[in-house]
Amino acid sequence: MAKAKYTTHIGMVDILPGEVEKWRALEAIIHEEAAKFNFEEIRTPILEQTELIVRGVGQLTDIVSKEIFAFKKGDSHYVLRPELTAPVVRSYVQHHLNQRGGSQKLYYIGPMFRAEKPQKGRQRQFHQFGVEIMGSNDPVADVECIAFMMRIYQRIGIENFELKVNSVGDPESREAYKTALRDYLGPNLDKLSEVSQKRFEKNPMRILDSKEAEDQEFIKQAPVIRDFLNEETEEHFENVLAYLDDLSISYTEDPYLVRGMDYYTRTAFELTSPDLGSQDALAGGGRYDLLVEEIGGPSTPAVGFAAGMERLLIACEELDIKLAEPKSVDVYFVSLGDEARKWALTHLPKAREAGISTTMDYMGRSMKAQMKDANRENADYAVIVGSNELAEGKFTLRNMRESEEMSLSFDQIIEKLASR
RNA sequence: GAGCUCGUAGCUCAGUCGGUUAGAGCGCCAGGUUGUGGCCCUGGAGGCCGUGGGUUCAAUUCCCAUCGGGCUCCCCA
Repeated sequence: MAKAKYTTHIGMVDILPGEVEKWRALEAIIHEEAAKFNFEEIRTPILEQTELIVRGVGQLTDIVSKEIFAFKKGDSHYVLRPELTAPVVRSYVQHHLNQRGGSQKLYYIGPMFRAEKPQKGRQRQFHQFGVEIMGSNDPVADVECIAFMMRIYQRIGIENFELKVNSVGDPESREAYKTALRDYLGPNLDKLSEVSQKRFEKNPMRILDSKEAEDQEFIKQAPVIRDFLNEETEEHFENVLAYLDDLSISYTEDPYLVRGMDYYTRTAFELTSPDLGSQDALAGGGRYDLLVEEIGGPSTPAVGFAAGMERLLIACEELDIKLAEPKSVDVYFVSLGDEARKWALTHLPKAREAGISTTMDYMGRSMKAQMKDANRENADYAVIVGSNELAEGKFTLRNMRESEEMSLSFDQIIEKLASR
């Protein structure tokens, strides 16, 4: 075999037959559960305006500052979407979905793009599913969102994970907290890691997320945001936690959980798994009460999450969870000679019309090779057609699992297979 | 973007302390069984040893670069 001249770009992968079945099974579960939760699917373009993502996700985030695929054509600035919250909000505003009344419960599945160095559980094109609940600031919305997320993993059978929850505060609480954090960290600023020092002014909360060894002892004793929440936000958070308890969803309160997008307010959560290696986040999300307005829409509270589908599939692999059955076909038509081959070709459609999946040899091979192919294709039955069968109008139906054969007319075969 | 590591057949991997035709298992094709798969036996196809350059009489083997994978950091799904 010649070496492939053209290959996928780095960090972009083909999903091949054998693998695709798992994806379809996963997607089916997501669609089914979304229907049970009364979420409606939304599909938005792969390309968005660069300005939307910069404003929406945040100029200073890693995603925008170094992970974006962007290009210009004419006067338009295009970006391959790195996440879907900002685009969904854009769509909500553009099409005035608030006018549909009530809160909007939306979900999505699709590819995202980030120009990162790939490693296990991290690709440049990857897939997420997620939910956005627009228009409600009720803690019930936060918790339904989390409940949907947990339900997907529960249905698949992934139970080895940790749900971390925090409140990152509203703007008022957050300013008070940032001041307190700077007061606390300031005296030791020179002892912090380089990255943390850089974040001190603009985004001191991200220091809490640091994994640098030298930062750890300071983080351990840092003030906790919860002590700075104003009454309303504290009450919201208490309700979220209480509802989670009511639903028996176990969680860890992590006062130092901070998330990568600028738009989060109040509730923030993250689902991590020890089965994933260093890229251990299965899913993450939170509330973004200011984003709709930021993008030019009416002041609208909202909450959502996004989950990585590749990571979910990696976890399945680690846990030996089989999402899809091996493929099979109901019946394989084995034909001997031109007459029989023509008969097979013209009778395939009749079987298919009766709801039977069927195929035949396309390479004019020997009977043995055809039987071998039927076996490889995991056929339940083979129908063997030769000159004897054509003359008698009775065909050999072989049960490939039991290795038993009987002689039947074509109609009898269809009847038998269709009524299985 | 930084560090480490790996890159031999479709797949999983041996091997060459630089030296004539580069191996195994699985898979693929064919035959053993001219009308019967899965097991077994026999044979066959398939590799410029990731790519480019350098050192050398000679490179798949050593050196450099590059591309791609894995791990870590950063960050996130």
